[in-house]
Amino acid sequence: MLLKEFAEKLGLSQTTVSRGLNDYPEVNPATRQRIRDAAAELGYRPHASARRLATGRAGAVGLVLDLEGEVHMNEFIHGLGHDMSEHGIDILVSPMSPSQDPLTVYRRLAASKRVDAVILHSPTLNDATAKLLTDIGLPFVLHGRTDIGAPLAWLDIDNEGAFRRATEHLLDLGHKRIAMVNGRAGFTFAEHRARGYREALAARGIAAERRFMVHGRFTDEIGFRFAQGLLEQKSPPTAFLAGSMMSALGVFRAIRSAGLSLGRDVSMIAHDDVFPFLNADQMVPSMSTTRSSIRAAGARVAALTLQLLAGRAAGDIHELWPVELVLRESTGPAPPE
Amino acid sequence: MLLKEFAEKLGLSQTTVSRGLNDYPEVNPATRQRIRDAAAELGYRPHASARRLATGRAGAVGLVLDLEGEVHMNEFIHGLGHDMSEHGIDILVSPMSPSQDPLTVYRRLAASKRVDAVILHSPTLNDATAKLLTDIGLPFVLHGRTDIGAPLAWLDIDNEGAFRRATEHLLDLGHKRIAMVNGRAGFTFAEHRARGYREALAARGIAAERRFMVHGRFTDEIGFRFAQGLLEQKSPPTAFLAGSMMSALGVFRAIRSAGLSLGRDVSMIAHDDVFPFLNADQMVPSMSTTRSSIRAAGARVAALTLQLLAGRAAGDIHELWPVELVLRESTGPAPPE
DNA sequence: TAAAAAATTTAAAGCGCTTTAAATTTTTTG
DNA sequence: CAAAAAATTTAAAGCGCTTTAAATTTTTTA
Repeated sequence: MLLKEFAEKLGLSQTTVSRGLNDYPEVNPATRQRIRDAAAELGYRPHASARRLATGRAGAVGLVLDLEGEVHMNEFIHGLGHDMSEHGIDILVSPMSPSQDPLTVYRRLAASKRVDAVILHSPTLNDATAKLLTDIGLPFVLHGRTDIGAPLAWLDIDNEGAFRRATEHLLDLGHKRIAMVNGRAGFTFAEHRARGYREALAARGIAAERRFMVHGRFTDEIGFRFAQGLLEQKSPPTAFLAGSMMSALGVFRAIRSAGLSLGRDVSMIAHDDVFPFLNADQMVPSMSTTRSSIRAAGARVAALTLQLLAGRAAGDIHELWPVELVLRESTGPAPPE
Repeated sequence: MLLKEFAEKLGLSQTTVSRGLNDYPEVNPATRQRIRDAAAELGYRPHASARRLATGRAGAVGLVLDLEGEVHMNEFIHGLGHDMSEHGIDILVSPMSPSQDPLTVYRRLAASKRVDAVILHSPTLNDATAKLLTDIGLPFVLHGRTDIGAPLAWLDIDNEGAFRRATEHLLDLGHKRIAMVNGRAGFTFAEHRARGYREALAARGIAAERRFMVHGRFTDEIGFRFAQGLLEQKSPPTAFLAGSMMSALGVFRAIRSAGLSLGRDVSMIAHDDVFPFLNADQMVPSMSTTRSSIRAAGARVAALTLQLLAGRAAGDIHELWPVELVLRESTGPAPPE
């Protein structure tokens, strides 16, 4: 049904009906209620494209998925959902193959005015996309952090603090050789995690060995190969930090296949983004984790994006979330040498 | 930049420019090229909402995510991406919490004309959403199958055949007690899998025991608990079918913690949707699987959706994909009683 | 109770495209 | 080379809303 017909049914002008539905103050409360009720009953909803053309707002935010095989995004998107749908904002997802140029995708989104803002994730330390968006003036909220010398809206978790604390805890348990499965090099979160790890070691006078860190995607396989390789060496690590539960599964597998016991011979702390299909608490042995819900982050990013669209200055929007260290059975004292 | 300004720059009317960009035949080829070049150079793209209003097409397809914690969707969405972006069709994702009513979401999408079609996934045997979409005339392509007594477009994998073959193979290896971690009851794929499993057993005169099947989400935890419970019983299963690699990880864990060896004491065949972060081939022992790439399915569903939008009859669109049975180390002869 | 003020409603313009109908230019035909 | 036909371009209408500016109705004031 179109506004014209709907308004005629109500015996009102299109103007009043439109205003009634859009919270204009000059509509008589009784009239507004009548309009609301009728809209609900007849299922009238304004034609989205017409509304968008008239208002000049796209009523949508973009999410460009430029990393393949990213288990995390699913949870993040679910986090975004509630607030966005509540405010009638669509989520436009643009999956990209790694061969495509993300900048082109963003330029198109901006040129055709398909989104009012975008949500950017997994930035690098000096992120080209963030720079582009700033240049072309497309508002965005960053999940993560980057330094491009301009104020921008972001929400991040304290990756550095999390990995510093995790490393410190392992050191406290007497571990001296601690290996780490990190994320892909260059990405801010991975660099921050590396920094936390290195600083914790340095504070105890331990040099970070090159062989003890691997960078890559968070797959079971990379965790397995890295850990397996190290456990075969002369002085193997007695503890592992895993960047995600996926990597942790691989490391765990390598520990077992080396005939070692997790939590006794080798310790591990994994970063847990809280996936519903992989529960650190239910594993055997249960997994010690640095924990931060990526879904909760998504939910908050949605709220911040709405604030940004409502006019809040990007430079005012910063949130750094602390990360919990949850100790379970996978961590124990370092075995005697 | 708007069409008006862009057309003026070219010294052409808005009509000709619009036609030039939209492949109208009456535009002089030389003119068309000039328009194309200028658009690329100046980055002109038509205002999406204006275009949509004028054409009456939304230029978008909807994807309502009504299952939480669905690892599969991520891959599926990446599959959709290529063809959709190639054709300038947006993917509109509506994550839903389980408390919401999916029908309301679909009704709204339809009423506000925000999408030209939707992609439906994980239908039940007699799916209410498919019925609604048929009733309100919103075109859709189903990933999976349902029977609502109306022709509809679908792409599905041969779940029944896959699980029949997997079960038969285990029977051939001498297994008599085969347990199965199935998906949530009521969903077509899970019912089809159960049927394939039961029929294979029945064909050998083996009664399907109730205790040998569990229905639920594909989490590590459910697989673990189910397998652990069974392995403690008097006559435990000697083989498992796992509905996903996630469930398989849980079953695997239970097998190990029972002190058993996968591939020798207990066999397993898992269904592999081909996640990039969990590789059946790289596991130790490597996992025998029924394999079908969910990303490939997504890619094909995108193509079919475009065909549907181009006017192909829904009733003509059916694809049933065979599923590979890939035998690796996790399957072996049944141990002697 | 008439005039002024406030509240409410409406007509019409405009958002930026596409597309119909008309105009113009170019090519072909006799 | 003029007329007819074909090719190409253009002016203007319209897509379904929102919103400005104007009109009408209701309430308040004197």
